[in-house]
Amino acid sequence: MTFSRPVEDEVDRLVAAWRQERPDLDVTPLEVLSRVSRLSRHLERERRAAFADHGVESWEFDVLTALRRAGDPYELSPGALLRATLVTSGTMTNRIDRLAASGLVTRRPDPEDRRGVLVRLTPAGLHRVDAAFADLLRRERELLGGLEQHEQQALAGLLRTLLVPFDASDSGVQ
Amino acid sequence: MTFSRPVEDEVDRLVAAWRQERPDLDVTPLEVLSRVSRLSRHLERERRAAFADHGVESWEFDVLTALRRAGDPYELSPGALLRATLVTSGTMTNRIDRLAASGLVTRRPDPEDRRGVLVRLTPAGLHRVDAAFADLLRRERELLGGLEQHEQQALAGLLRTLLVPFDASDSGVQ
DNA sequence: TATCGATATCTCGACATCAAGATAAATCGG
DNA sequence: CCGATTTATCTTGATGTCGAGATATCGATA
Repeated sequence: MTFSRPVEDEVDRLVAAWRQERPDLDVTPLEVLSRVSRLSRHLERERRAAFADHGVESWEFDVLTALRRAGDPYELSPGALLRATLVTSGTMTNRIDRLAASGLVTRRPDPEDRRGVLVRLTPAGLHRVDAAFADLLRRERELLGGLEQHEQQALAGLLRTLLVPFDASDSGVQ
Repeated sequence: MTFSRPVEDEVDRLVAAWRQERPDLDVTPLEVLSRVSRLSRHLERERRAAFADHGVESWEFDVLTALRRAGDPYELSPGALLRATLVTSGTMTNRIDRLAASGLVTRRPDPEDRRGVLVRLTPAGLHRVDAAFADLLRRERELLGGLEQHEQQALAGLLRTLLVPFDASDSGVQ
């Protein structure tokens, strides 16, 4: 019987250092949560690179995909958009301004609620997001290549368990 | 025999929407990677809240813990710090400036390399980071409460597999 | 109908980050 | 020992985000 040599990542080193320095603390939560944070940072860089080829910024993509997912006529309120993207309302106003300026979305008053506004994807926006999304999926599939299909499912399930409490509580940013 | 009702998170809804709109695409990568990104954003908010009680900013904590982990005399170069925290060199210079201004670290020339600088935790910085870290661990343990011990280990292992390629390649930010 | 709290969006100033380039010192090859 | 390359850090300008507050409207209630 042979033992597979354990491959380390930065978090293994980080945890080992903490155990050395603070043997009194139980730092096992970091094994999961530091990996989530660090992986997310790496993913963000990958995304940026993928989108650069399509002339799309990462923040633009977040908004455009939310509209794309909404289906024809690809229209949502700013409120719905900020809940989908986890940013604040000030940020979303700014994003919509810039997307409208570059012709990827339009903004019109909500006919049913005079406080409200509806943001709609233009044909140009639709085309742009579809190209970028296909490319993103291609790259993400590569990143996941190290995991078997069933491992990916297990991973998704475990992450869902952690996510549900956040998504269940109406912890929408205002 | 009963079936447990599947609890959904935002990503389940997001994936379902994509399958509706783009049945031609295989969006399974999102099951893992969108969850990583979203969870990371939620975690960042939690961290901010935890640190507020200790008068520490999230970005401060990242730098201070890196120094803390280094062990006595709690001293690292800016280069080592930016590799540990995944930020750019300009950002790190700025962070060190502000931490030095608030008395949590000191900066001195590296006696062995005149290009270099060494950043050291002050006693005040050490005290500050230890308090914040203990509190963070307490809160993170709660977040993981929904998972059994062996599930947490499985999750950590799967995440490590995804992380290793990033951490192995010297993809340090300059 | 008048009032009051909730909701939807926007405004604005402070701030942290990034990216690219500048500077200086170390290291390597000949 | 010299010149070229690499390494370490800092500088600067542009930019995106946050957070708090302002404005307008809706909905429930008396």
